Amino acid sequence: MSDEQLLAKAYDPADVESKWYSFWEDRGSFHADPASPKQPYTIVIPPPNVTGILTLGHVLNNTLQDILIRFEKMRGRETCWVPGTDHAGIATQTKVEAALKKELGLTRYDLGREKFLEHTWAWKEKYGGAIIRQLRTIGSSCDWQRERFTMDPGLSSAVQEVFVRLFEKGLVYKGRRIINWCPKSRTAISDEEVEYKEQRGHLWHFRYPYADGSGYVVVATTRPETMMGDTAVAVNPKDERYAGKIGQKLVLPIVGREIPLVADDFVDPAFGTGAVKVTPAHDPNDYEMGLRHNLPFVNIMHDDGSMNDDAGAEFSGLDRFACRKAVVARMKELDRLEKIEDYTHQVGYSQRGDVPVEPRLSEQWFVRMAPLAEPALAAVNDGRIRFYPERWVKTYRHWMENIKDWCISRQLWWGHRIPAYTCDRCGELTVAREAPAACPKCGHASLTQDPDVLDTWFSSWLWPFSVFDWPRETPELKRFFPTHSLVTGPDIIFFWVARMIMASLEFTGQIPFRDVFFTSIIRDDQGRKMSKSLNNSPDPLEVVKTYGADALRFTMIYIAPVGQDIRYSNEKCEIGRNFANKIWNVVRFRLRLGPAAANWQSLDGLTSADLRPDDQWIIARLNATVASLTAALDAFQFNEVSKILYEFIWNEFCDWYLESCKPVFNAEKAPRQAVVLRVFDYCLGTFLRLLHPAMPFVTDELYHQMGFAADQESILDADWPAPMPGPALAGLGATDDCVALAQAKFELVRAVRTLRANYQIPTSRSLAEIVVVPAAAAAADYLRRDLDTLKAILGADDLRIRDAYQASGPCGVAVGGMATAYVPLAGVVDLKAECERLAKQEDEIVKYLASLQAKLGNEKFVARAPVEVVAAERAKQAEFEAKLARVREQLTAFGTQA
RNA sequence: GCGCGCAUAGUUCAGUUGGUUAGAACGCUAUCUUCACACGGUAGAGGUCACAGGUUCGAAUCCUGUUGCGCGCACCA
Repeated sequence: MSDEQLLAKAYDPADVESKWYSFWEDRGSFHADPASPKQPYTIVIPPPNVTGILTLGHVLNNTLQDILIRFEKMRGRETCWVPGTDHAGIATQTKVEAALKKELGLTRYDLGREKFLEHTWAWKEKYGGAIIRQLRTIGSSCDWQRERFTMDPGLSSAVQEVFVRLFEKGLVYKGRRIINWCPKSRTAISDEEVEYKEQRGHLWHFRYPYADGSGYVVVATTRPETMMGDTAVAVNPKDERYAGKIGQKLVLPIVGREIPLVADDFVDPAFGTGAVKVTPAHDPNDYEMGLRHNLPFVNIMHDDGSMNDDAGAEFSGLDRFACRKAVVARMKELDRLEKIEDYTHQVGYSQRGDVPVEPRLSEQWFVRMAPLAEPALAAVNDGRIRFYPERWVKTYRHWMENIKDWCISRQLWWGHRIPAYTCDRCGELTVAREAPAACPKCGHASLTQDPDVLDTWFSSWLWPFSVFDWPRETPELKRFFPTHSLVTGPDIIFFWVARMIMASLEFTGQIPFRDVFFTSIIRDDQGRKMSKSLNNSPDPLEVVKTYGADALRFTMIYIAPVGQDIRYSNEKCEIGRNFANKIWNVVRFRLRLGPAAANWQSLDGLTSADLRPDDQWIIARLNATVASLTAALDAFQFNEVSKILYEFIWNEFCDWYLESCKPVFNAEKAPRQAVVLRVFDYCLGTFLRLLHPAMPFVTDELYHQMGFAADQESILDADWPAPMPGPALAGLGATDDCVALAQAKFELVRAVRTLRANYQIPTSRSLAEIVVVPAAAAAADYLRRDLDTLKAILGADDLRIRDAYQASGPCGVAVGGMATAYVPLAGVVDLKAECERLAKQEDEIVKYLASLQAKLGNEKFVARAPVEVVAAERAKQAEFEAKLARVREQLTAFGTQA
């Protein structure tokens, strides 16, 4: 073998990875054909925010999807992975406004709606979708020809269609309500977009005097700044402290307005002072009370959270938090401040704006959710849709059963504009797919479209079918919808997963997907959430540069516990890097011996007689690996997938099989060489295919290096390995028995190695002679079948199998379950140390036998445990009794020598 | 308050329907640069499976309770 044909000593992923991705993409490996006769398998990507960049969360999420897609593709399905992004209304608009301010010093109002949208589209084309390009670096096999954006014409018309249909069904309505308002983004948001944070604040106790001068009522509030909007004070009707006072007038301090004392069951007499100031325009509960008691609704704030003129000249223009301070100061001055208590409570924050939400009374559009929730709940309850891990079903159920209407209008410009039109003359509201030419009621030709846009999730919830151009009956829609697997984070179970199920059932009558896999949340190695402020979120592209994409992918699934948070650190990627290097070196080793065996694809034609015990063992293990890996993939057990792959190639193939092959390969033209090479290549070819979904780059590279695929082919086109049928395995002698015998042999080898280690005899130094005395005839037969390999693995110049052995001189003894190995070591062996070691081993066996005896001596165990279990315990007892006898025999022998 | 989850080796975690002498990776100790790999090999130390009960012939595994930690939902100003 000439030097230039050798692989580099260590695997360097950089070149390999860039080469293969463009190879796959150029040859259209990822493109799905709706006309294909193959059974389809579809995944739609959870569309990332168009302004976003790749995070480790995306890496995990998309690695899992890619594993599924590649696995199913190799398994023979027509796979379709639809990528794309969503328009992220608030985030994008905010970003573009910031850029506009910075570059041109302009606001969106300076540009006007139309110009601003043009500007935003231009920005999107230029900077948007970076994340989609980045996905390629981790190997995502998306069908890029099908990339979609939620504001594409097709998807936009789906949004219009849905809005109109829901309106016509009475499931979309416009209403004046208290909604969650983000003063920073100046838009309504949905309940789901509010995050509650615990906050240390105060409970201010204010004295509100009776109008008749007969004293005062003390109210407690966390929000003094809203008091200018108070239109009542409420107490519990059963509260005796206020008996007879209901209906009396109080004078609102500072403002001077007279407000009534009302009785309402909502008020908890035990909390605070038992009296609540009622601000119907600024609190959801107060709003309800306001309705019940016919109170006025006084809005005292602008949409940016600053105070308006109705708050009074003193406060007008102040920000709400500045106003809070000012109100407290003023109340103190007026001697209306009774006391201030420390108070820790939950404050709702706008997820996007990260500022406290302001409950705001305004007119918005809502979706009536209860009718949609019912079938969506049923689809999960009856198992048509399955969640992994299953426990998320409970969360889903709870939300569905307590569902509230969804506020879908947003006071933004970037998004799908609401297709509702108001007649400029008669005020009639028309909802239509096309802008009406004239008012259907009065015939007036001038109508004004609702200025608001729809929540981004109102387009995302249609994603599984809108990407296929629903409501048009496209071939893609017919072929690839319903989709199969959804891989997403549990944090958007309500935002997205639940709503997709509702939308899909409502509009297509079908479930959107069969299986939902919820990924782990990624934290840093101290368990903290990744965040910009902590600067603890590594850039995946840097990680790929350092370790390789395969390494990152493999590490992710290796460290991802099922259904729990991942603790990630860059150093952990060494797991994947080392793993890739290990496999690289297997191929490097193999290629030194020449090209792949011509008939590597199968073991057809071979029989038990052609194979060494170790060949049979690795075939059996490979076969078990094929079966368990396939099962793990089917069950979405990705962590298990990584462990199975790792265990097989490292601990079985490299540690034992490859070592076992060395003596055969090193021998001059050993007759077995061809067969062993074929088995070796068969295992390697099979393994590379099994590994491909997890580590696509290095596997395709090595598959080609081995010559398993032609230049223009990809491992991705290869068939997924199928387990061999039982009779075929039996014919090759790859049986459970052969596995058990091999394991016993390995135990014996380890025992000899322990001896070497004890006497510090390096592997490089061969032992002159080893004598093995098998414990039984079967063991003797087994060992005699391949003495050469055993000799080489033990590092012995001479290896003899004997029925009995009496060492003539100082001798190390390794007692295994299968046999005892004698290693004559004149001048090295320390008799005392040997005795101590054997005595320790004796102790261990005695202890173990005692535990077995305790079990087997228990009549109830023997009577009630399954027969196989009892039989297994008996077999162990027999085995260890025999082993104990041999250890004791040896101790005796040493005793007489001493 | 309601719901969910977690607690196993120094660390991070496996442990599938109860039955293996409780495993792996990293770290640690010793040793080896032998011609696949030091991103490696070999050997070794290290755990009363949070605690208390219970079910069972048998519990890390199932049940109940306790403690600690995390998450979600809902909140009384």
